[in-house]
Amino acid sequence: MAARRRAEVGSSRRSPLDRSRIVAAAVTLADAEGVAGVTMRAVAAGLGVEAMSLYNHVRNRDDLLDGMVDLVFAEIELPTAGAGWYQAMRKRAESARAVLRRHPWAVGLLDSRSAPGPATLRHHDAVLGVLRGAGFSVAGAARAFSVIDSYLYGFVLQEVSLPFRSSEELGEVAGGILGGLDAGAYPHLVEITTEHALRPGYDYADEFDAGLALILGALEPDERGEG
Amino acid sequence: MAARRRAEVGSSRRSPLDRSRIVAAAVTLADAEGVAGVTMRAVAAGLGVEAMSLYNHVRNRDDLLDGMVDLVFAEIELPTAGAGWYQAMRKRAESARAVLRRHPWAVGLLDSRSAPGPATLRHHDAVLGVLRGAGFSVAGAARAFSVIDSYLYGFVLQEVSLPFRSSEELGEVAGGILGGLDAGAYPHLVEITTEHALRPGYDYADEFDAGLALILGALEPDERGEG
DNA sequence: TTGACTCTGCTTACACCGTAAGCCTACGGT
DNA sequence: ACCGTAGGCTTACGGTGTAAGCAGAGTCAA
Repeated sequence: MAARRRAEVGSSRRSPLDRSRIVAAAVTLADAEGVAGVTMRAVAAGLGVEAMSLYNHVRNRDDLLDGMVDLVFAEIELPTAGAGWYQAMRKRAESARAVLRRHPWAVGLLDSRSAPGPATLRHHDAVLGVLRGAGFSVAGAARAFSVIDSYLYGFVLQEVSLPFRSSEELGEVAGGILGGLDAGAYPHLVEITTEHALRPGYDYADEFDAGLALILGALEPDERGEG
Repeated sequence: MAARRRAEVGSSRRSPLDRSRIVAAAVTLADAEGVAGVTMRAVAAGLGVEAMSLYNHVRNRDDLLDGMVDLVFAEIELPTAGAGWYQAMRKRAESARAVLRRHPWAVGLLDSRSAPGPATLRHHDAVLGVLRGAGFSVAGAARAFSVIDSYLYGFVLQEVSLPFRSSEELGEVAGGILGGLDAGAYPHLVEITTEHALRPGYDYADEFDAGLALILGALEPDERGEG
C-alpha cells in the first residue's frame, strides 16, 4: 500500500511523542494527582511509553517542571491596552488567579524554577507594555508590576494551601484546630472564625477582588511628584 | 557508683532525642542544602542516629515539614500594639521577610502544608489582635491581614526564586535569557532590565518597602463609610 | 532481686524514584 | 538495497520513605 510510505495517517504502531505532548500530559497528571504524582514513569505511562523515552525530548525532571510552569503561564490572558491600564491589570490578575486555581500545584513550583519559558517572558513583557503605554515610568511600571504580582501569587499561594474548598469543610477544619486547644488561647482567631469566616455567604475568594482593588487604587501612572 | 542511677549527667551512651531537636536539625539542614536535602536519613545522620529512630518522635516526613514551618514562624517577631498598628504591621512584615529570606525553603513549603502549628496560630492571633485593638472591624482586620500577608508571601516567593543574589549575577542571568532570543521580541523586558534593574545601586529588595508602604497607606481602621 | 512492660533506637527489607548506559528497530537519504 | 540515525526500549544503580520486627535500657510490682 503506497499510503504507508508516510506515517502521518497515524499507524497505530507508534505515536511520534514530542516535548509539548509530554508537558501537556504532565500538566494533566499534576492536575489530577498533584505534583508529587508527576513521576517520569507515570507521565510516560499516560502516553503509552516507557519512562526513559521521555529523555529524548526533555532534559530531566526539572526541565519538565519548567515546561509545565510555562504552559500554565501560556493559559493566562495577555492584557490589552484598550480599556485602560486599570481594567487591563484587573482582568489579567483575575485570569491569572483562575488559571492558578485550575493548576494549584503551579504556584508551589514557582520558587525553585529558575529558567522562565517563552510564554512567561511574553506574559511579563505584555504587562509591562500596558503599564508603560499608560504613562507609567520605567521605575513606576516595575514597582506596579512587583506589587500586583506579589499580591497575586501570595493570595493564590494561601488560597491554594487552605485545607478546605467549601464553607462546610472550613467549619470542620476550624473546629478541629481551635477545638482541640485551651479555650481562649487564640481569642482573635476564634472571633474572626466564628463571627466572620463561618458566617453563611462568606467566601474567602471574595477577598481577592477587594485586595486587588485596594492595591490598584493606590497606584497611578507617572509618579513625577512622588519620592 | 550511685550517680549512675540517673542518666541526667548525660552519659555519652545515648542522647535523648526528641521532636524539637529533630525539627531543629532538619531546619539547619534545609538552610544548608535546600529542602530536597532534608531526607530522613540525612536528618538522622546529623543527629548521630539512624533514620528509623526519627519515627518515634515524628509521624512521617510530612509531619517533620509541618514542624519546620512552625519553627520558622516562631522566629518571626510578634507585633505589639505600642507604637500603633501601622508601625506594628510594618515591623512584623519586615521581620517575617527577614526570617523567610534566612530560610528560603519555607515559603515553598507553605502550600502543601495543611496543619498550622502553635507558633503559626499564635502569630496570626497576635496580628489580628493588633488590628482589632487599633479599631479595625472584624471584617476590616480580616481584609487587612489577607492583603498584607498575600503581598508578603508573594514578594518573598518571587524574591527567593530569583536565580541570583547579587547585581552582578543579575546581569549575567538577564544577559543569558534575553541575549539568546530574537532581538526585540520582548522590548519592555529589555527596557526595564537595561534602564532600571541593571543600573548601579538598584536592588530589587528595596521594592519591598515601597510596596508595603503603598498597601499600608491604603488601609485604615473602622471602615464605616466603605462598601 | 526478679521479672514484665514500655520506650526508643537499630536492622532489615520493600517498593518506587530519577536517570546513566547500552540495545533494537523503523525511517529517510542515497 | 543499504546504512546512519533518531527515537523508542531494557536493564541496572544508588537513593528515597517507611513497614516490621529486634534489642537493650529504665521503671515499677511483687
